[in-house]
Amino acid sequence: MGRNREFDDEAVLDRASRLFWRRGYEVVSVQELEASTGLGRGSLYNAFGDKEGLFLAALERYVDRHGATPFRHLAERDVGRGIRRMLEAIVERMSDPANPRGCLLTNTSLAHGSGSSRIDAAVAGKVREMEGLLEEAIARAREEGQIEADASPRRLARFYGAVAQSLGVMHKALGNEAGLRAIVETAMRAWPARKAGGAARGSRPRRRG
Amino acid sequence: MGRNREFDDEAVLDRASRLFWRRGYEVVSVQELEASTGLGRGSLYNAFGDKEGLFLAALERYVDRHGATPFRHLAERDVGRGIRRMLEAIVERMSDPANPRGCLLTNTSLAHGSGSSRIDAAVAGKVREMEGLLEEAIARAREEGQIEADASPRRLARFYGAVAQSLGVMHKALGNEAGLRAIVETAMRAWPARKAGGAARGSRPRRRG
DNA sequence: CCGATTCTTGAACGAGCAGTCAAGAATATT
DNA sequence: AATATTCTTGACTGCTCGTTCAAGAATCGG
Repeated sequence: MGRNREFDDEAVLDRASRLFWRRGYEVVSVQELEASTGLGRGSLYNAFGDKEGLFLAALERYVDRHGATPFRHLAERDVGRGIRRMLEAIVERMSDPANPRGCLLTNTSLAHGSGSSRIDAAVAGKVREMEGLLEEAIARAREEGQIEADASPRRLARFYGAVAQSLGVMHKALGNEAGLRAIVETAMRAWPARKAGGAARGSRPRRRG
Repeated sequence: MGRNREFDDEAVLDRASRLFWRRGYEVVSVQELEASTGLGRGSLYNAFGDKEGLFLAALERYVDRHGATPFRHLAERDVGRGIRRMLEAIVERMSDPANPRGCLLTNTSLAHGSGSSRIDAAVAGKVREMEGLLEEAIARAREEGQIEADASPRRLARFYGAVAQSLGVMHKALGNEAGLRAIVETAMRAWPARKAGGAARGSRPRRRG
């Protein structure tokens, strides 16, 4: 019963998240959101409650569409290679001039005066989630003997999580992506790969068939 | 000729920079600046032109008082140790709960909608300056044989600059400083120290006298 | 001690903000 | 088709923002 929505929620959230991504939660005005999404004020407030609610929904959408994708590489057999791929995927995404600079999660967590603890909590949760994925993958690497036995998955996860974040930071701050690859390259020097002497299973994996 | 100022410029800039540091340029209102500095509106505008001018002055003050100090460790004989000390000094400063979170430079460069190209330019200049100090020190390390001959000072400077920035990011984003030391520890694994085999001058420097 | 100059005070201004609300339009049930 | 419900539209509210400005207070040169 009742009138049907004339817009597609996900399309609206895509537009909104792009806007938040490019300009930040505080700075984006509801007027801009109207213009960007094509919706009227009432529709926005009816569908998402308020500006904060719209942002939280847009954040979810962003993570699904952009934020989480590089982390898929962590499923690779060789975790060290997977992390490298992950970082390179981030760099690649940054190099696309069609995308706003930086990362919406990082940008938001650093923007002062979001003031909203709901937003802070949501962002922190997402970031922790990603770090959890890293830690899992690294723990697997250790179990499989890919890295030194005394390496700490948590430490490494924190480090590579920080590197991933700092890629967005550096890109947004300095603008050039030339240095980003240097960061990735150098960061991978810290990967405690076990020397090839052990010939652990999983080195040089060949696809069957 | 004319009435004398009743306030100390530097003290005012200290207060203002702390406020900007804690809450960010966009979010801080002139009303807050009045309350924090104790100055009236007219005094602020008379002394610094406008909000942007006040921020730029406060930024200079911040760099002199807080931002630049950890980089003094780069003057150490052993540059690798100096970089480690620098990063540890940053962590230490972050661990002081009396200080606002993060780094004013990084925070500002990431804040969306500063909108002012003057602010962006000032911040980018400062950041580049710090990276320049890093590169200089690393180049010296290479000349003195402290690191591998084929190491790239620029690459390494970018990396450790990124690490320094990401410390502020992680601290502001996650809040705990437990992980910060893990980041420093792991980042130093990427330092291409030359193996002790060469016994290069400068290794284990003893103070004379 | 007077007048020129600089600083301080606090009220006022216009603009932009997030959010509200009443009225009209579209849909589903009866 | 009548009615209840939901969505859309756009004007409106109260508020805060950065900035301006006139008038008073303090200081210095003559």
